[in-house]
Amino acid sequence: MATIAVENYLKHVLLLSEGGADLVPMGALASALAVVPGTATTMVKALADEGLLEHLPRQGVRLTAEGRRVALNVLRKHRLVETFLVHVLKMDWSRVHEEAEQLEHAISDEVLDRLDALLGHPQSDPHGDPIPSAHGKLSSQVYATLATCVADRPLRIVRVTEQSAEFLQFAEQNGLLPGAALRVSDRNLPAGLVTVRRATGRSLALSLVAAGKILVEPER
Amino acid sequence: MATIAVENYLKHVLLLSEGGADLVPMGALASALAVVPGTATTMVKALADEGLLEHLPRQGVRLTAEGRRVALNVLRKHRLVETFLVHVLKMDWSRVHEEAEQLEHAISDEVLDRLDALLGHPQSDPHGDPIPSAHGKLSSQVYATLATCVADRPLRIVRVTEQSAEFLQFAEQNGLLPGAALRVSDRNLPAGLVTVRRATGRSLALSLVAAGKILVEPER
DNA sequence: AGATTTATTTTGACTAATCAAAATAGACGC
DNA sequence: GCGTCTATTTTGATTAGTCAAAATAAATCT
Ligand SMILES: [Mn+2]
Ligand SMILES: [Mn+2]
Ligand SMILES: [Mn+2]
Ligand SMILES: [Mn+2]
Repeated sequence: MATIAVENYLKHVLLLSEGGADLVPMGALASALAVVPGTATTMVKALADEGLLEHLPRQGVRLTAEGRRVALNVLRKHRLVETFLVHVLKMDWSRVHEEAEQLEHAISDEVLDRLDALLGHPQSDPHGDPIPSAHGKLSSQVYATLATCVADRPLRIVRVTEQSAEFLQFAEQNGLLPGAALRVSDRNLPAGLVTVRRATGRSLALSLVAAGKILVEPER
Repeated sequence: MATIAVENYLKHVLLLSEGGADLVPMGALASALAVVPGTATTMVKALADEGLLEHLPRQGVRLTAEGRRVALNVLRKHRLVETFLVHVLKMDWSRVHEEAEQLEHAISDEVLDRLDALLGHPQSDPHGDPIPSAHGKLSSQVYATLATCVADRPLRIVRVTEQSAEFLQFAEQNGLLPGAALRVSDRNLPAGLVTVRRATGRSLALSLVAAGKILVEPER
């Protein structure tokens, strides 16, 4: 069985290659895992020996088919656990990530399947992150963000790509949840500011960085 | 935070002292944890340095107040998780022990509390094992077993003290579940055999060893 | 091109947990 | 009381994962 550390390395390689990048640089991987670069190098070489990923020295890493399979299983556990914690145990969506970070390594495939059934086979977690299917399919749909979408059109939030409790609490308090309807009423690039108007009529200003974490699709 | 190994050592010291023994011998601890005796000695000395237990060389170990607190918290997680797996996820009672063995180290105190509330603050798990209270109280009620109780009196099963899937499946198939009504119809000590009659009228023979794992109380 | 900066790798050391096998302390038998 | 047996401890190694700091390769700048 893969250890917790191995599962974390593989999951983070998967997450970091989500943006389409073929090779994940060691620096990005090390900082995602909160280890020093040398540690990541050592570990990655061991994982490459195990056939879980490919290591191109000084360039980066890429999952093998087997490594991807393991990573998707862990990610599926993570996101289904988050969904369970929010929908069944009524935990705050800002705190479930930390919890799932541990539980993703502790639940068996059987519990995974039963949670999936209990929750009605959800396709995304409370943050809108897609849940890999039991067969290893992971939606890679690309969405616009509040920083990049066309202005003055009705939108719906589909995903919030940030895990920090602080940001998620802020988002919740301002109704920036998956499913919420809103539009971009103004975008001031020199100032780095995006103003959105919610369906309720309330207006709210966000930095471009914050706006870039809110993924949206055109309403209707 | 206590590591998984530390939590396991403390939990097993607690379980092994359940039978009233003041000192848990190293051999018993080592075999409960499936490690060689030397490993247990090394670990126990480290735990004693941490103030989690007392080690009387060549005699055994005893939990300190702090060690007991940690152990009870882990045991509470274990048994509430088992209850959740059986009552909510409908898993077979013979397989939840293995699962809980991992999950007991992965869930936070907050999830623990929410599970407890969801399940209606149960006092015992699916095997009848008492669940430590949130304040660290653990029922130490002593029960008779099918090997020791008085014969020909109506009884109710309160607990099955065995975790192996094999035994639990056998017990379930023969209706030997907590809550079941039955009586001892015959006990043949020379042969080492106990015969029980269930409320349904069915009779069943058990070895003394097997019968000793079924705890009962007088019916009504 | 040559110098400088930055990312990555290498080296050496450390911690937690474990095992195998040798040493030892007690208990038990007589 | 002395030898034997058994439980426990000690010693020396091993594995997984990590960090600090030095070495190196590659990219970038002048
Ligand atoms: Mn998460
Ligand atoms: Mn999520
Ligand atoms: Mn159990
Ligand atoms: Mn149990």
